[in-house]
Amino acid sequence: MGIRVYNTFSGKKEEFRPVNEGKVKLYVCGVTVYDHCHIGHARSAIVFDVIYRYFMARGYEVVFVKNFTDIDDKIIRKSNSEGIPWKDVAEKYIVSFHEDMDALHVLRPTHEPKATEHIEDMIALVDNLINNGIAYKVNGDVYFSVENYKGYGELSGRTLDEMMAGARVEIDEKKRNPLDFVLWKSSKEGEPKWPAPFGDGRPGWHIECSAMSAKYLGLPFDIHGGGKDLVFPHHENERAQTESATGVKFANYWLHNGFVNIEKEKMSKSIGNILLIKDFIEEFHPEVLRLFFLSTHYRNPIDYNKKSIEDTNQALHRLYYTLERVAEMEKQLPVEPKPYGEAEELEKKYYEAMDDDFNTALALSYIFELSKMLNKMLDDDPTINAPFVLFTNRLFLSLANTLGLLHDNLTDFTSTEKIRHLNRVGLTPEKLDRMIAERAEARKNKDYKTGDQIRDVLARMGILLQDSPRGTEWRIKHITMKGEG
RNA sequence: GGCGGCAUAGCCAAGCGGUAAGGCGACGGUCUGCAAAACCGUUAUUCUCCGGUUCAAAUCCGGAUGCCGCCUCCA
Repeated sequence: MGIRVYNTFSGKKEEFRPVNEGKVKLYVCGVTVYDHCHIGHARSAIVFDVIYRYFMARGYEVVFVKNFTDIDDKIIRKSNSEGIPWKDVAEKYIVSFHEDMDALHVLRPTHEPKATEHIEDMIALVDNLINNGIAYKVNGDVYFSVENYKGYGELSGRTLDEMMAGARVEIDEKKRNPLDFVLWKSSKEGEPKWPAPFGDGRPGWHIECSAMSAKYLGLPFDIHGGGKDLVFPHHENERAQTESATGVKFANYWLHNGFVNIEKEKMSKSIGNILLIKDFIEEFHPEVLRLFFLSTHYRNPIDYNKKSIEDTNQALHRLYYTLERVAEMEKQLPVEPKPYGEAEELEKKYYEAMDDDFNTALALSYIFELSKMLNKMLDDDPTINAPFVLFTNRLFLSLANTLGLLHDNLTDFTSTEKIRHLNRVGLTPEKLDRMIAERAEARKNKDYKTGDQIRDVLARMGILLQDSPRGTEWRIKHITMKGEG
């Protein structure tokens, strides 16, 4: 049984059959670099990162292309409002994008082409469309004529008539059909422009993906992905352009991820509830966000809220504790791993879940079961179980890694968490250590009252003291969110 | 107006014809000066409602209700 994917085009799950045996050609629409990325971008990035990792784990050779839209109206607007060259705006946010992706352990794609470095390819495409009578020129702009492509609307599941009936399309005198879209626009004074046989100007939004996907992957390629909102018009238009210009099928499978809502509301500038990745990772471990997204199927909408994030944070800790317990056992009982059938059963189920349209929520349940299995063996009799524990742990880790989880060890994981927390409550590590020492002193004198008072004070700051054989340690109790409304 | 999606325990969430995964929480236990943490165990005779098909339905069909998305820049 192979991998099955839900294809937006057919509206069904289909057996995945690559164009070239053993290879996957994957194109995902990247970001327009005019601002820092928010957690909606993060979901898309993480979803396709997992798909990328999973195909590799299943032995495919993957060519993964994710573009940067580094020239468009929003970038120009930002350039004007901030008084910096548009090129610098783009560069700045590309750097920011990479910082965020690295923090989230999103693997770098094979290629990250920029629109502005492929203007020639776009011009060739547009030229081709004009020569074929599919595109037309009006006052220096070039439009794609949707009536000249009979498959228009197939991807988003609607017909031209239906779309016209919607009548929400803005009327533009220059267009022959209101649904026609711009391939190339003439630049206004002071705007960036490139020379072209059909007039100087700059590319429309959709054409870059048509040009770059064909260039790096060839046609047809296997999978085209992106956020659900891109189905129409972006992907519909890419498909129309490419297939009209080349006469070749564009992409075989279309995958789209669902949206992130915040407290049941759509994230939008007007509501002012956009949460940046940078703000999130200041408060929480980046893997919390990843685990949160993967706990729901990628096509479903997901609601971001404080409780869900805290639940997820707790669940992630659970996984890390297991890792820690095994590490301690291994120090004491260094043995060779021995295959353990029950763990292998779970591994099998994990792959079945992932094969079925990347059902990460189900796959995660097996990772949690592996964690529970490890804990039981450790509680039971580590001396006897050690070889099986090590085997199971290896599986546990590798399956989690395929989802991009458990990259840290527990010590690193908790220490970064703690630094975040102390900053949040305005306490220095020195001051905290002093308070802990005071309490230890009181306890030594059996002055439990004073000791408990100190514990209470700290508890109110979300710091939980834990007395262990190694002395008193602490962990985070409540996590409060910044800017929470 | 057109097209599409979703409704499963206190919360989050899989399952999509064969008799309800997993996580959080809660409760019980082990541990502890008391705790906490950690671990183990328990926690939906039932899947929004009403009909129907079937030996069998959360899963299929028809209808109702309630949410949501897209049709305009958007991950």
